Amino acid sequence: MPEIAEVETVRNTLKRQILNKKIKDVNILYDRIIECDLDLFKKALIGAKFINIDRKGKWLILELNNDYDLLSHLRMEGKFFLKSHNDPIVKHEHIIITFVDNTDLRYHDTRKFGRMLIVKKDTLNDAPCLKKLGYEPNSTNLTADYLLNKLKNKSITIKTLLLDQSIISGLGNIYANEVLFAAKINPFKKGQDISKKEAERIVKASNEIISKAIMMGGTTIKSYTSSLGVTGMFQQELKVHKRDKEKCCVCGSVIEKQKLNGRTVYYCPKCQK
DNA sequence: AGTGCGACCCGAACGC
DNA sequence: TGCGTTCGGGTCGCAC
Repeated sequence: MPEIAEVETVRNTLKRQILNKKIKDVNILYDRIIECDLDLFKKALIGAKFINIDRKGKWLILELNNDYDLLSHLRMEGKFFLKSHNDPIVKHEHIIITFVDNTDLRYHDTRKFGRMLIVKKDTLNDAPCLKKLGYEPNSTNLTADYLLNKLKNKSITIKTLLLDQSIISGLGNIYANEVLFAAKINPFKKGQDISKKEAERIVKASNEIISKAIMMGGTTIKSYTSSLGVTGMFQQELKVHKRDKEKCCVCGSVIEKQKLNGRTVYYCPKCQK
């Protein structure tokens, strides 16, 4: 389940593998992944080359050497694999981009939740999916005052607010749980009740946790392996996520698991009062 | 406007 | 064992 750290790992891995190779063909085996016009998708890619890969929040921005960029969101289980065009197509490979050297960039997505679209370079910053993103967890723009301003008058819980990409872009369920544990804040606390001191702790914790997770290549839980065999090592660093019924590493209390707005929240009832 | 929830998917885990 | 059911994950769009 890729979060920002995993997406960053995929970005770095793909940059080493697919830049400056001319695209020969594009095959769309499951078209609901593609959010834009299918003809535009193929037209923009065929004959072009990727010249850089950027990232905003959890979106990958694959820049082409023409007027277009390819945006890709892996959602939970999207992965890219580089294979020979002669390799058999396996289950869950949905988009095949073939280069002139007969290698394929294959998009694999068990859940089919991922999304891709082509946007014009000159309107990239107006793309709705990018425009609404808040600051990133390790951005210096993410300050306690910025956060407090976003949380004021919010009656929903801080846990739910941390998942809102328009406030902080890139935190998913795993890191939201970890950030609140590190900041010693109860996940059920309302946004409007967060103090400046608490906001400072959230900013500090998200910065530290995400920086470390990126350094370690992300978290691997369940089926997720980032592209091309690079496996994240951050999982062992998780203090509360998926650790219900285990003892808190700080105080020894039993970690609890609950449902909150349809999402699973893990927390230490003693450390996070 | 703010909030909550179902829908999108399918494999794994669970219950009987 | 084998079946059916539930769960989880990020985001959007709809309903209130």
